[in-house]
Amino acid sequence: MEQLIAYIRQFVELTDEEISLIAQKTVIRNYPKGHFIVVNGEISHYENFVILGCLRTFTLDSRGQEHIVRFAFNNWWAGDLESFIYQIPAKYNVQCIENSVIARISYSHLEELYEQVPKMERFFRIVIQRAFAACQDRITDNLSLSAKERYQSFRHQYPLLEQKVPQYMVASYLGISKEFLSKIRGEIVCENI
Amino acid sequence: MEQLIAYIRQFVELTDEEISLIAQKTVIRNYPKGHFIVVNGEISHYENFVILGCLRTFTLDSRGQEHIVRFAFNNWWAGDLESFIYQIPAKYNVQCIENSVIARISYSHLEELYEQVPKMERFFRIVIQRAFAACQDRITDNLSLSAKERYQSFRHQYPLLEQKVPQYMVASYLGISKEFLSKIRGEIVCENI
DNA sequence: CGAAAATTTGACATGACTCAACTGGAGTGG
DNA sequence: CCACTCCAGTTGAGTCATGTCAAATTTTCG
Repeated sequence: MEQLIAYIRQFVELTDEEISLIAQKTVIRNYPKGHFIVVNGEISHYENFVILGCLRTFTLDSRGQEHIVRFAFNNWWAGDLESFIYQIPAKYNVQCIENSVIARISYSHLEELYEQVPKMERFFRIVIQRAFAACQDRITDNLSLSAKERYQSFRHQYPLLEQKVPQYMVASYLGISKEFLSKIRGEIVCENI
Repeated sequence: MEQLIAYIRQFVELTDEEISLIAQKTVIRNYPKGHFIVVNGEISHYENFVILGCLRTFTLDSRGQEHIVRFAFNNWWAGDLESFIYQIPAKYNVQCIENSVIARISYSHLEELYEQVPKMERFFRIVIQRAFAACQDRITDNLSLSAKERYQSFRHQYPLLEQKVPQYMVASYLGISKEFLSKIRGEIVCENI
């Protein structure tokens, strides 16, 4: 819980009273590897903050193939935002890739929190602004880079993720087949000799 | 200006006093078709709300090709958010595709406004949450759909944009060559006979 | 009307996918 | 400690979607 508070304090100042209000509304939960915290078709009731571990958000397309939209690990948020903010059935699945510790706030608790601690509006505005900017940059990468360049950009941007996440999930995140990613890696190894 | 206020009121309630504070900080400007309101390499000082017209946000890649990250028209925001929030040089260009009317707020005015009218934090939080969710959905489309399906999805989602925006820009937005989009359109016409 | 810009068309090239076979490690159970 | 299985990753052959280039055509607009 201290970790969540410390994270929020990077963006806004909090009094002790505000901290205790946040803590009251927040529940810490442990999930095993493989567990789904959001399931396609069901409404996502929680905003989830990753304290420890690693998760992926993905969809299944019409042919049954998985596409990973994002990963989330330490100090990131995970979930199906669209399902949460509109309280509609989720388009995505969110699953733990590792055993994970999550701090979660329910929809109604968060709305109460916005009223009691208006700074939380500011906090989430800033966090989501940054996430949105990063999301747009990812679109730019997808539009302007080759598969190999995207992979290199990914490695550069998230060196930690590459160790946690199996290769076929990285391929899915980058929008390429696992076989092709394997070939790209082969090429890169050769270049470095 | 009424249009901007009406838009904000969709998300939060405003008193007359708050409206006048917002109006004080906001400047309405007219720009001709072709005008750049953000230029790559320069810091973006304004948050821009499109009252009338149409704009595009794009980058140039290493080979000099344009890639359109987003369009903006009536009641949307336009700009390089990353440049604006961090006050760093812009990665993107933002250009008017039509003669446009923009309401703009400077960085310092907006920060003042957040203090004087905290509801603006809530307003922007909600707007950006929605934009972020839409941005993720676009990534999903890019990962899981073919060029033809993406085009159809685009037409369905933004029927108005197709009329305003030249075809080669639509191709750039979808991440395909203008020639290939032309061929796709040819196919679709045949199918509908 | 004429020039420039946008779109279309066709031939050809290529990046990336599919499918199938193979390799190699990490359990698991006998 | 070995045999077996299972899963992730690799490799290769063939294919397909999409890109590139160049020329022809249509539209836009001064």
